[in-house]
Amino acid sequence: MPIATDPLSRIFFALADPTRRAMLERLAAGPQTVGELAAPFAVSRPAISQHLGVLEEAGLIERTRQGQWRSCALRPEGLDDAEAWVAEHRAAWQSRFDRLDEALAGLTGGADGTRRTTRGGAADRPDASEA
Amino acid sequence: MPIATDPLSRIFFALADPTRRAMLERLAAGPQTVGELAAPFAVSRPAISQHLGVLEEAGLIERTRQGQWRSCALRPEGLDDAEAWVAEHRAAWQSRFDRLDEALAGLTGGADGTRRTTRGGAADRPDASEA
DNA sequence: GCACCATGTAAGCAGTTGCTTACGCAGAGG
DNA sequence: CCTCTGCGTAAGCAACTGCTTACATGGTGC
Repeated sequence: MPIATDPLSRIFFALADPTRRAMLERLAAGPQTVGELAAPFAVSRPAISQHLGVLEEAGLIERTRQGQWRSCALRPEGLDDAEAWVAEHRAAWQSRFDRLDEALAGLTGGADGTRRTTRGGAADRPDASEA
Repeated sequence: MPIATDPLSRIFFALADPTRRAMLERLAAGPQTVGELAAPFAVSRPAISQHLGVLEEAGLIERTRQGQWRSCALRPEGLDDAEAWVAEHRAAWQSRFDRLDEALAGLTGGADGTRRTTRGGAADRPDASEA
């Protein structure tokens, strides 16, 4: 992941870490200071700061000064792009396989409802001729 | 991201790369060989192989031998965990802010529909007392 | 002004990624 | 048997991550 990638990559990258996801889940209960947020994790404060930087650059949280403390709050719309991508593609893939299942059921006359049973044998010379 | 993390992290990590997402999108049109899959990308075949390895370890695709060729196909259920996590948390965050908006609207009597306008001033000493 | 608190930043290190080129291995076909 | 094709693996390199330990910055309170 090059340093500056597209927004979607930044979001997925931010989510691809258990610590960062746990921080997001804790923030779901309400805004917290960095210290409160760091408490349950067995890493140093700078590490937390860096994780927060990743989350902030991904647009998933925002940090605001509050006097001596720094409040971290979720930015719910930050997940919009990720959810849109995942939902869209999962639906598309699913419908594709559903259609394939129908086609297979129609061809073989079988009532097999299981998905992806013998798909590998669709062609002895893969030419994408099945789409 | 340590080498072996949890499934969710692997999925998000696999999605956190434009090339890998593009490969998934191309595969949505139907199974393809590695060569076909590599064609539109300006990287070498080994690089494609490695990307496919990441996608396969994340459970997003599966590779099957087909004689001389190797067919790559989507594994739609591979996105299930990711979609569940994103949808669940986005919904939770959103509802949280909706409730907060209601509370703010009720307190100030304003009909302001905009979200997160002056949240930073909720407390001069952040104690998570607003939830 | 000065100590003290909560955080961010800088520097440095081990481990990982992502790309490359070179090579190995299996199947197709003469 | 030999060659060609398709693809994976190995080795090597630049860049990045994630963590650490100092240190700097800015607000609180005496």
